[in-house]
Amino acid sequence: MNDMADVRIPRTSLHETVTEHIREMIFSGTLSGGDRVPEKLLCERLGISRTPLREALKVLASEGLLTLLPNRGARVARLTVDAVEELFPVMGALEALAGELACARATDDQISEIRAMHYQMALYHTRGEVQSYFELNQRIHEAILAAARNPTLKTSYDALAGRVRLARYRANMSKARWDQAMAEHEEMLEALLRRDGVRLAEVQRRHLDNKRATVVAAIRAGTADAAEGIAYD
Amino acid sequence: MNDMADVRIPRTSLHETVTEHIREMIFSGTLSGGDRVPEKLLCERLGISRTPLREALKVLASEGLLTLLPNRGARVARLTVDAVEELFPVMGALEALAGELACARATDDQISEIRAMHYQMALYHTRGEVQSYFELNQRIHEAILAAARNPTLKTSYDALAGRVRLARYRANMSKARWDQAMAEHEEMLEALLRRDGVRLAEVQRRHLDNKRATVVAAIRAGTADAAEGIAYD
DNA sequence: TTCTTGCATTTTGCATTCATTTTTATATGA
DNA sequence: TCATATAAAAATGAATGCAAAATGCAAGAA
Repeated sequence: MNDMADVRIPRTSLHETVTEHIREMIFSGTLSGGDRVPEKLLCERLGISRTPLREALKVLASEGLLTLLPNRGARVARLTVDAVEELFPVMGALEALAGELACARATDDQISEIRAMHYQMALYHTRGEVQSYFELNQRIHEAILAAARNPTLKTSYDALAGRVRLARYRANMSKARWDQAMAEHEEMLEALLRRDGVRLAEVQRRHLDNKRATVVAAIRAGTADAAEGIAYD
Repeated sequence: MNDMADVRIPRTSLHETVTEHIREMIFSGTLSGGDRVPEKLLCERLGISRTPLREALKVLASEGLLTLLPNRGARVARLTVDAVEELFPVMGALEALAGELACARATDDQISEIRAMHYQMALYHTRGEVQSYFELNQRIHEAILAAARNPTLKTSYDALAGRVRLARYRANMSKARWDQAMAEHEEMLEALLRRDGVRLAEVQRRHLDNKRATVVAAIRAGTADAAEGIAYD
């Protein structure tokens, strides 16, 4: 009865916990690249049997985070330039919709909060504090998505955004690109304050397209092997 | 380096086959409603053990086709009116993007084929042949998605469309609505022939929004229990 | 050397088994 | 009669076992 090592999380099934855990391992880079995902090793590390682990692998594969090769196990999916070129237009369409819905449905408080975050982010921009900038940038996009009040939209978007995170590109964009991104955010805030959904949607699409270019450049520059890697899979 | 053609023998794992099989059972209505999915029964019927079945259930749940209740098994997800209201705007955004991309990237042959299907569909419309109309309607939407040449977009769209199929609404739209849908298709073809992506996107969004209204009405009218059902789950 | 080829080891796919929880049936008392 | 408690049955969650496939390695041939 008194099992001290009972670390189970109540009311969630093990496979779900494991799914989340491995997802985090992928995002954090503990698992990366096109590394194999050895079942036995992970089982020992997580202290579970293979059954729930394998269930988790199937789910992650259906999300596009892993690639399953029959009888050869799972590999962490690699994000090719081609995949990025496909992903960002879709994400752009979804963010555009989010912007449109947010303009129509956000509460004044939500807009105020986004404005506050924006100015804070602008401050980080002028100070050149990249890390803090990115954090707030992330939070603003999330806030717009939340203001859209469409969980399905959020889920779809998050799935795609998760796949983009596979790139693990260094966020070393040029000063010019950073200034441009900040300018786009100015436009976005302006449109949101006027609740001009059409305009916000347009800016969002443009913003995402520029981000696409940045990510593609980063992949091409930083890890050229990403493109090659998949050729052998 | 021996550069022989990479002709891999296509192999499929059992869990994958099972996933597809159950998916079809859901779409065909063999499994429907919020029905429980008894593992034992399905195992016997498919002649497999519980392990691959359960892997399939996890995947289908992550697609939103099933709902997993810890220790209480899986149920076929029910589509509420609220969910439909969420799904269609997202599908609209994706179809709009598909239209935009199709205008930019479709080959002349692809456009010709879509035009041909359109006229065939128009014929079915005037003749009042509903079933044939729907089939071609489906194929046209698929053709536009294909012409967009973005597999990620198609995958995302299909996932959402799959969830909509859960509604299993009777396609008994009014004559007025049918005429309207046909008129929208006329507009779509026109835009596509002119390769006017902005216009096509706009029509697609409108088209999907009208379809949303139709589906919501069908759910409300036909099976009002769909809305109630989920309240007890 | 470098490339095969056969064999041992490892890993994966699936079935089976064990443990825990939920559900159903039954009994008991107010 | 109804409600509650309790026991039996069923179903689910997770671990283990076993067969098949893949991987690694070493010995031998070109």
